[in-house]
Amino acid sequence: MIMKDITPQQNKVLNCIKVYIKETGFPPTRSDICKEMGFRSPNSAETHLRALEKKGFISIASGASRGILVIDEEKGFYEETAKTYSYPIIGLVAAGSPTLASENIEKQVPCPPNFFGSSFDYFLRVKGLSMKDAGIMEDDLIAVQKTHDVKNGDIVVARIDDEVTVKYFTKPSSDKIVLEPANDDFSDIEVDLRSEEFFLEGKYIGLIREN
Amino acid sequence: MIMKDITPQQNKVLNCIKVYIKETGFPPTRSDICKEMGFRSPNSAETHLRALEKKGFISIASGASRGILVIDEEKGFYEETAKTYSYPIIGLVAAGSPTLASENIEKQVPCPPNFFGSSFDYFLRVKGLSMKDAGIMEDDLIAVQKTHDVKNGDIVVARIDDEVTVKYFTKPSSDKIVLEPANDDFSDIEVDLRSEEFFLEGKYIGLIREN
DNA sequence: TATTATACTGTATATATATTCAGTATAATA
DNA sequence: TATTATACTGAATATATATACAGTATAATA
Repeated sequence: MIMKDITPQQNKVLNCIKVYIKETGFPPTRSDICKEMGFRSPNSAETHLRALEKKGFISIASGASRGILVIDEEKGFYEETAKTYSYPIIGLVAAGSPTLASENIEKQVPCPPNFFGSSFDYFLRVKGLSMKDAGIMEDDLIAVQKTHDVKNGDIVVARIDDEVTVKYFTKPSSDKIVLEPANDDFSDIEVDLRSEEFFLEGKYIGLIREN
Repeated sequence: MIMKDITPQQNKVLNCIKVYIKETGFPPTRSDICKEMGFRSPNSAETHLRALEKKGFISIASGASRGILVIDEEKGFYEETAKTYSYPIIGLVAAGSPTLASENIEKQVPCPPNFFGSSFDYFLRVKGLSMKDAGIMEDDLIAVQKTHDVKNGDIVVARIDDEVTVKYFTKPSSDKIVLEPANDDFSDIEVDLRSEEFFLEGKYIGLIREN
């Protein structure tokens, strides 16, 4: 089979499709690819798919949803960065980012990738009781999906300067964000995006409590 | 592990799904299954799928097209790193025992057996907010271990007459048991073992919340 | 006897999804 | 220089699809 040269970006998309299939058992939609790759338009995924089809890396079933078949069966040709089925637990320390750096990883726990419906990237061990009324207690593990796609009312993991926190998210205006606790003993955190550093680590997907 | 007996027809459907995936690279729609099996109604496929899900042979991604994942014991999807079994989810109905009788099984979910440290036997879907302050909210899944080995202060699943409940357990004397909620809006339940029927279904081991 | 699980047909519908169209921008190529 | 491939945003739409609802029928079970 003739395989025309793949571009780095197309390779990323192809790999993202393989990972998605490995994790969920079925191929992604255009929209799923957008989420994984950070695209804003489904047409970005579409054109990549057509390019990959044209070059013989995939075939696309016309009209069918999720009708992507990966042609390349040879292992090792394109590097698989597939995540394992164990997920890291990261301590929610007062300072510092919950990155996947090894010094922050408490341990790895095995878990099915679609355990909470949506895919997720790591577990965060909760400190404090600021989300008590949402049923999130100290030492709970919350499954976090690394994404910037959050809606008002979502529970998010956010970093302000060097402080990491879990709160309800609302964005009342373009340069203001309000982080709301689920506990009357705590106050809202208002972030002025013009003067303060704000980083959205991810979205709360689910919760696990080990007793 | 509970794998209820599959019926011949359900086995045919399961096999047809496996063949479809092998041939096309992605799972079938309800309509595809109809074509393969000769059904005239998509609901025929739907009910078979739900039966297979309930019995733990497949899992179905809600809302997604072609969201069927075959959970195969031999060459299982989750076999790669950790061994995963499927556990039944049982609805916490006001009356009746949370036995593993199939009519009480909501569906089966895959989960590593030592996920909560101790082994457990089933998930119970929580109704009501009587354990709110312990971080146990409505619709949470609690992992339950069938045991009579409980200590004062443990959270237990108990049945009094025909009512199933989740509460803190204390036994102040040999013929008295107190079940204590974690919510000021609810009152303690005192059980006199000389006059009332009391059955300890098991012990609370851990919790899962799907958002 | 009444109830439940199995096994279907048939209709309807909200939404998930593929796919087209109209753009913008950049780099490589002929 | 004009053309083509790559790499995207954003909006619109036809249709593919999951899923609920209303039935019918049979065999097994309590």
